Amino acid sequence: MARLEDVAREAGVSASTVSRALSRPGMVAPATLERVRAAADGLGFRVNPAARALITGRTGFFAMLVPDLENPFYAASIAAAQDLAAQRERRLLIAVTDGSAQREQAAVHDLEEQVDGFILLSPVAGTTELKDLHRRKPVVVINRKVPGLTSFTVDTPGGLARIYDRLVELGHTDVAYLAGPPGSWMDRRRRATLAEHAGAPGLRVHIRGPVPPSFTEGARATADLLATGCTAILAYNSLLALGVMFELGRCGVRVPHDISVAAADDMAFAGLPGEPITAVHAPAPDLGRHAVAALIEMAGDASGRRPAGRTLPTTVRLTATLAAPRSAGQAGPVTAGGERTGRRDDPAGQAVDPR
Amino acid sequence: MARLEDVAREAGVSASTVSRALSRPGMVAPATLERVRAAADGLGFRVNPAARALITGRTGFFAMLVPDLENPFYAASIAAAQDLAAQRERRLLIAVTDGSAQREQAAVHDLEEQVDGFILLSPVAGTTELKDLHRRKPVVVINRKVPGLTSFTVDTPGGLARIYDRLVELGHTDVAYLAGPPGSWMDRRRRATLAEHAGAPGLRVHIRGPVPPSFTEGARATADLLATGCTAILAYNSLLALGVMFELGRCGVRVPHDISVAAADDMAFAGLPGEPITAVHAPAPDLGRHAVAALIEMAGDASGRRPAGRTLPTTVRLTATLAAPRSAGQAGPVTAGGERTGRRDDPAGQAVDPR
DNA sequence: CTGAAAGCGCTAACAG
DNA sequence: CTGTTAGCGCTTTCAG
Repeated sequence: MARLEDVAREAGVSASTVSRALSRPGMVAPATLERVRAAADGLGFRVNPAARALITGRTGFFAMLVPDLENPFYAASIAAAQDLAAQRERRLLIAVTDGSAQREQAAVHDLEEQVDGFILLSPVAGTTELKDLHRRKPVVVINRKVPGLTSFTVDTPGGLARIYDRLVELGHTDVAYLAGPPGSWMDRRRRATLAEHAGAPGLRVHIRGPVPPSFTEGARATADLLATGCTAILAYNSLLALGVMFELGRCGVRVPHDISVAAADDMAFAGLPGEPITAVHAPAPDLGRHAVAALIEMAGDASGRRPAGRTLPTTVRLTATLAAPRSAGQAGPVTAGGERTGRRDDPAGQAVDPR
Repeated sequence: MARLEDVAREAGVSASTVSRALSRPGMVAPATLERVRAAADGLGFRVNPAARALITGRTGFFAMLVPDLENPFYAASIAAAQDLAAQRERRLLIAVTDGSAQREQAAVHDLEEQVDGFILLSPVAGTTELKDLHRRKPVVVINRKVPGLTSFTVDTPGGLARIYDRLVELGHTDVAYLAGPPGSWMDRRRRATLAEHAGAPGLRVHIRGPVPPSFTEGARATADLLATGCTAILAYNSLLALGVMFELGRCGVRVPHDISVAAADDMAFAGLPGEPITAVHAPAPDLGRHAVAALIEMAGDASGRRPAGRTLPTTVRLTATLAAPRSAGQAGPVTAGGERTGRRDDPAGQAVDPR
């Protein structure tokens, strides 16, 4: 393996010049730069990351902790994050936590020495632990707001409210909500949104779950949801909704004729045949990219300045998978609505309070 | 951050002794060992991985390249691999390739300096490139046999053959196969298995696809599959099969009354309500563990000896999602069968020819 | 069994 | 703009 000094000899300069040419091209004369580059290419030189890390104290790795790889929302965030990281010459270390506080903590502990920062997706650790970690390494949080940390979230509650309003408008009186991951910050927010609306006249909200947000659990919970006597089902996320719809199909219950279905993010719905499913669209790839960009900024800036987080706007697609309940006498699907932006009374994409 | 020397001072020994105590406890007197450990714990000492890597040339990282995170087969392999790696004090660097040769190559190139070896899941690179890579770093392949490399595969073709036989037995004459990832070694093997059976009297096999093995693609391909006039559908994997069943349910086609469905691995089926789905069960977590174990063995052994690969046996569960075709006059589901082991004429778990 | 000494390959002052 | 110098924190001979 060629070393810096080999390149230096080949290019007729010193090792420091090669180092500078390769990592800070602006600090070197253009002619020298070219000679160094030619020599490096010729020898197939690649820096030894360990040697660099030893002296700089930075490894070029970020740890990204996710509850679950199969969840398309997370998978999309990861993929986008990894792309941006690769562009900026950083690498992402993915660790799966299964949504368990213990595994999350273990992963943080294991990785702490090896990374320049953490991206935490839907972390379950306490606020105190998270802030504590941030004192040691830069931390960015996705899908949860943690005061004092840079957080990127999506305005799903705003979108959910839109769907909820639509259901009321259509005449539904019994809506079931299938709750997501136990202990999840996002699920609490979604439930809170529903609770706010439960005051509407003659409206009942039946909460079932919580369950891990997977296709299988959606299918398994379906019988329970139907047993509530509801005419519409809202699911914590699209994976659960898909599982519900799968089971409904298997049991011969038709959507939307017999029941309306909607979900809080549409990651699993893209490209499905038939009528598009009513859902709140969340820009998962953007979350991943924002997090990486913020982490790079923090890790580069020794001053401890912390970039502001954001709540990204969601988009609601109201479609014919929502219809009036059969009992309301308005048979047949409703005409598909257009796209609308998330929460109405709250400017989308507003910055998180950077306390 | 405490350094080796701090621990040494605290324990009243030299830095070399601390180093030995921590990485080769057998080389140190028990009393010393204990004192060193106490001191290290007390100071919260953690080795600097960069410094260690600089001198040993080993980073403790393995790269694991996967086509897709959402695929439950891969997700299960990854999770199990990561668990074993963590136990053995190794870390796994997951990189997503999307099944693209270009991204795969880029990932290998990017990671080569940073890892002690590669685990390649369903790689698409040519045999020559793979062997070439193996000359530089230890390589273990999952889900594809590459002559000259340690490969771990599952005997899915054997299981598929069982399902196929069963379909013939039930009187099916038109079977559709939904092919998996374009260019995939596994898909070629599965098709070959079907081709061998297509000779059966009066039997037609309709191949559709290839498509990326996702739920969505399964749903989208369903109309095409039905258009073949088949009475049974086999899918490359369970994600596709699930998508097919979803769409069948949506369109009011009943399984198995109207059509039989089976898949080549059952990762996505576990725990689903209703009749268990006929599928070939593949031990995905074992693949991940085997790969990590083999890689650790290779990376530790400088002699260049290469552990043997294996083909893990599959299990077929024949259930009532397979029934006689309606045209055969045998209405109603068939009694569920028991579990049977994969390929019959081939001892399961046989070693790969270690050429 | 333990200590002293010599770097691993690179970057970051510091002069020039 | 470039070369010289001095390590980063650890492991590993080599003696004792």
